[in-house]
Amino acid sequence: MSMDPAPDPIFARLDRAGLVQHVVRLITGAILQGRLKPGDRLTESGIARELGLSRAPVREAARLLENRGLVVSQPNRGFFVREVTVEAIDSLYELRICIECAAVERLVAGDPAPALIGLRARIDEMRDLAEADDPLSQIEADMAFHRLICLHSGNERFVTVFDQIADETQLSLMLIGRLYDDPMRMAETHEPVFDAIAARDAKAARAALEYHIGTARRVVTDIFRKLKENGSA
Amino acid sequence: MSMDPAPDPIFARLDRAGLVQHVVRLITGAILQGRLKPGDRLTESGIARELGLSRAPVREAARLLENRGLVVSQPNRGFFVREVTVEAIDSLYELRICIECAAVERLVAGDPAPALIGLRARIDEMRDLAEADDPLSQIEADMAFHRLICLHSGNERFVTVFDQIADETQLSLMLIGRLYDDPMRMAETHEPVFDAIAARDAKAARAALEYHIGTARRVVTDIFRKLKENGSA
DNA sequence: GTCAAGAAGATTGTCGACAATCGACAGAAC
DNA sequence: GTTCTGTCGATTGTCGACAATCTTCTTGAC
Repeated sequence: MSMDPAPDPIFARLDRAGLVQHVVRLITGAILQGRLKPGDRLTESGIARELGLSRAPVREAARLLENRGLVVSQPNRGFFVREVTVEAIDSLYELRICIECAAVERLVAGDPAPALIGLRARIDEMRDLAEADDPLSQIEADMAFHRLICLHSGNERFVTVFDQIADETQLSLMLIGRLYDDPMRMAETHEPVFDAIAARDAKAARAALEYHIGTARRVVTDIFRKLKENGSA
Repeated sequence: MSMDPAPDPIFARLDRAGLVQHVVRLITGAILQGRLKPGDRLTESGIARELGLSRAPVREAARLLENRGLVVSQPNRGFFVREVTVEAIDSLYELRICIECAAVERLVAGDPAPALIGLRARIDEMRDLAEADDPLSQIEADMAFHRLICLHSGNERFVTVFDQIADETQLSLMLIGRLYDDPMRMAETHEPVFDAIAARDAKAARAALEYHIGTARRVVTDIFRKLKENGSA
């Protein structure tokens, strides 16, 4: 019954089994950076040639991205970067409210202490990144904050769903550039959520989070609508 | 500008691109029928040999099943039928309540009329299948009912999530055999939900659905706990 | 008897090649 | 001029094979 008593890993297990994951990261990066635009076609042969490897891992990576919602596949036609519509974004945020509010309620119902440290760190990170004027990393800190809520909710399933929509959420944020004129606002809007959790007030936490995401929902969809009208796509 | 004015489709679009899907159905069936038990290993070479085809489509099918939660994959080890724990089932039902209640609220907020026909049909189907003593098909009618709610909610994302957890839900139901001693009860428990939707009462609909799923949640987890104690696995 | 090291078998990860399918273009029929 | 048909190039779907890895069995020392 003595399971591997930590066999002294001197060397970091070099990231084998990482080929597919590596491709995933490359494509994800290209999409989030805007180097691949919505509607663009992804030919697995082409990507495989560019990366100097076979189609198999590329294909598998594309399938993973499909489940994460970043690309869509058409039978016998291949993969395309997902078109982002206002309706899709709105649906996405509605789902987020649904999931995260339930998560935060459960989180507070349990023991929120372990989560607080990480949540605090993320908010501080947002502030630092606002000063450093690094909106991309700031968005990642934002995502990390919300993921932590799901992670500590005690319901693994919430994390699963969150991860499945995280990339798409991030894509929507990347597309519109900045949410707030004042970069500091992002950190500030998270404070009420944190406070309610720290106070162990489940109802208040739900309300604060619902307001927080709901505001983002309105802002994002509004900006996106304007972008579309100005015909940038 | 004259876009296809409905070119009179005489022939039904035949389901090509079916090899992978076919494999998916085969494996799904084997799992839901209990011919593959939780923890069982799925060797892609083995399945490929049995079906007389290459490993590629089998592998792809397994990946699809992984996202649907029926199997889990370990790097360099392959696929295994997912172990079903009481906690996982409980988490699953909590997520369902979260999603479906939001869906039914939106459904009622919009125009519930188109949905009512289908929902009514599903309940009647449950009754018929109760008389015919066909619990398996009854479970499918149950799933169809709940899927319809998500489908007509107006938020495509709700359907996506539902489909991703549908198989696992079905698996939990199959594992425990029957939910109610009286097969007719399944149809009856859906009636309040239907009535509230028909009455266009959003709050009542949410409450009815929450109660309905919540009851199922308690019953399923209870039965499952007892199954585990009696050590049938 | 217990445990470690090594060999053998089986399975996954990756590859290159062929067949099936799709989209576009050119040409024929009307 | 329009519509249909046939062909072509490109891409995906599937295949069989090889290398890397894991599991199991055997072997041997203590």
